[in-house]
Amino acid sequence: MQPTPMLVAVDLVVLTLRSGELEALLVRRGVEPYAGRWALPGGFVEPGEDLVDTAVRELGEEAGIGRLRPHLEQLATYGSPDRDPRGRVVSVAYLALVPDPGDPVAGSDAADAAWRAVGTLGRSRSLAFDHARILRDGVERARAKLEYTSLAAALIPEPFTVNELREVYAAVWGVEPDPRNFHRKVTSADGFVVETHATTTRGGGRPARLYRRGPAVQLHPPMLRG
Amino acid sequence: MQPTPMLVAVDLVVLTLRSGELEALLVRRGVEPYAGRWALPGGFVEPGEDLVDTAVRELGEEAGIGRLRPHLEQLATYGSPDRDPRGRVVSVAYLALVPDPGDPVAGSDAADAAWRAVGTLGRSRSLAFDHARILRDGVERARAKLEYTSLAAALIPEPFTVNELREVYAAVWGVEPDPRNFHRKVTSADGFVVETHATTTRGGGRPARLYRRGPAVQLHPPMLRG
DNA sequence: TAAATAGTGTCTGTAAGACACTATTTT
DNA sequence: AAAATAGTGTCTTACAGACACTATTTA
Repeated sequence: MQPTPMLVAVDLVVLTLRSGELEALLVRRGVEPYAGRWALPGGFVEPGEDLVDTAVRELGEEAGIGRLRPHLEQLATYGSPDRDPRGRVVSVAYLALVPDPGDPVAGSDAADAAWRAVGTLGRSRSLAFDHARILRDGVERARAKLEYTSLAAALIPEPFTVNELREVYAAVWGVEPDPRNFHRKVTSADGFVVETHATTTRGGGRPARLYRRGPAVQLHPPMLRG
Repeated sequence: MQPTPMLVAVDLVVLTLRSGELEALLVRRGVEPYAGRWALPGGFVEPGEDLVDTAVRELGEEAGIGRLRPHLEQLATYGSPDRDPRGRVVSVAYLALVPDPGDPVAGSDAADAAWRAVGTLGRSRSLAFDHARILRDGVERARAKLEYTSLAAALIPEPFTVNELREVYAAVWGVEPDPRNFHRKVTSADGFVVETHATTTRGGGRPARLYRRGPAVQLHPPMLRG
C-alpha cells in the first residue's frame, strides 16, 4: 500500500511582553479558507528546507523578527485529518519568545498583523483552523518553562533590571512575586543573569543594576509558582 | 507557488523496564533502505487517520501492546530534508511507556523485533535513519518527566510495591534513592499512588503493601534527582 | 536465631516566603 | 523632607537527605 503525501506547514506561536501583558503575534488571513480571520503566522515547508528553517524564515517574513535572535523551540505537531478544509495538512508548531519588536509590518501573504493579549484568545473560537488550541498549548508551555529555565529573560530587551525581569513573571503567571525574595533568588541562581557595571533609573527611585542573560538554560533552584 | 506534498510517518519510542534496565522496542527492517538494520517501530500516516491513531495502531501491530493501555505522548517531529533517502519524509515521534509485555511478536512489516537496553543505543550509529537521535530524545524526555510527574508507575505492572517503583527510578536515573526517604515521599505525595488492601512477599522479607497508580499527573512536591 | 525487606521517627541543612530594615535616587 | 524603587538581613516553616530504629516475614 502506497503512503499518502500530505502538506506540511509550520505555524508560529510568537510571544512577547507589551505594556505588562503577554501578547501573541497574529496575522489576518487574506485568502480562503478563513479569509479575514486572525490566525497564527505560518506557511508551508519548502522542498529541501528543514522545519526549523521554515520557522526562522516565517519569523523574518511575517514580522521582521529574525534580527532579534528569538528563543525558538518546537512546540508540537497537529495533524487531525479535518483541521484544514483544503485537505490533509500537518502543521508543526514552533514557539518563539522575543523582546517586544514594536508594531509589526504586514508580510506578503498577510493582509494585516497585530499583537494581541493572550488572556482571552485561547478560549475563543475567533482564530482560524485549530490555532486557538495551538496558541493555548504554546502559552502553557511558556508558563511551565519559566519555572525551571531562564526563558523569562528572552521576553525583554537587554540589558534589563531585576524588576523588569520580575514583571515578566507577574505578567505570565498572573502573580506578583515578592520583589525582595525575587531579587535574592535571581541573583543567587547560578548563571541566570550576569551583571553589567551599568545602572539605570528608568524605573524611578534608586538606580537599579542592569543585567544580561546568563549562560544557564536550566535553573537550579527553579522559580516556583506556589 | 504551490506547496510540496511530503510523506508523514509516525515513529515510536517504546520504553519499558526489564530485569532492572530501561529498554526500548526495536524492529529489524526487512526492506530497503537500511534493510537488516534495527529501527524504531513506525509507519506512515494513513488518509483520514489522526497522528495519535497512527501511533496507537503501530503499537498494536508491532508488538501487541495496545491492550496494556500504555502512556502515550507526542515527543517531537523530525523533518530534516535528507533524513530519508527515499525522499522527503517528516516523522512525528511518539513516546510510549508500558509495563513489560514480554518478548515481542514480529509484526507484518518487521522481520524481527526485540527489546534492547537504551544505555549504549543513543550514542551508536547502529539504528536506521535518525532513530538514534529520536531514541535519545525520548529517553531524555522520560528521564526528565519522572521528576515531576507520576510517569514512573506506567513502566511497571499494577499492583506494585513501593520498592518496585523505586527500582524504576534507579534504572532510569542510574541513582539509588534512599529506600526509607523514597517510601515517605511516594506515600505522602498527593495522588501519586493509592494503596490497596493487599500485600505481597514476592520481594522477600516483611510483606509489602501493594499500590495502584494514583490520579495525580503532576507531582507535588516533585521527586528530585540531586 | 539470622537475614532480608518494609516502614517510621528524628536530626540537620537548605531554601522559600514573610517582612523589617537600609540605600539611593527624584520631586 | 517625602515618595519611590533597589537591595540586604532575619525569622519561620517545609522539606530533602542521612540514618537510627522498629516491624514482619523467610530460611
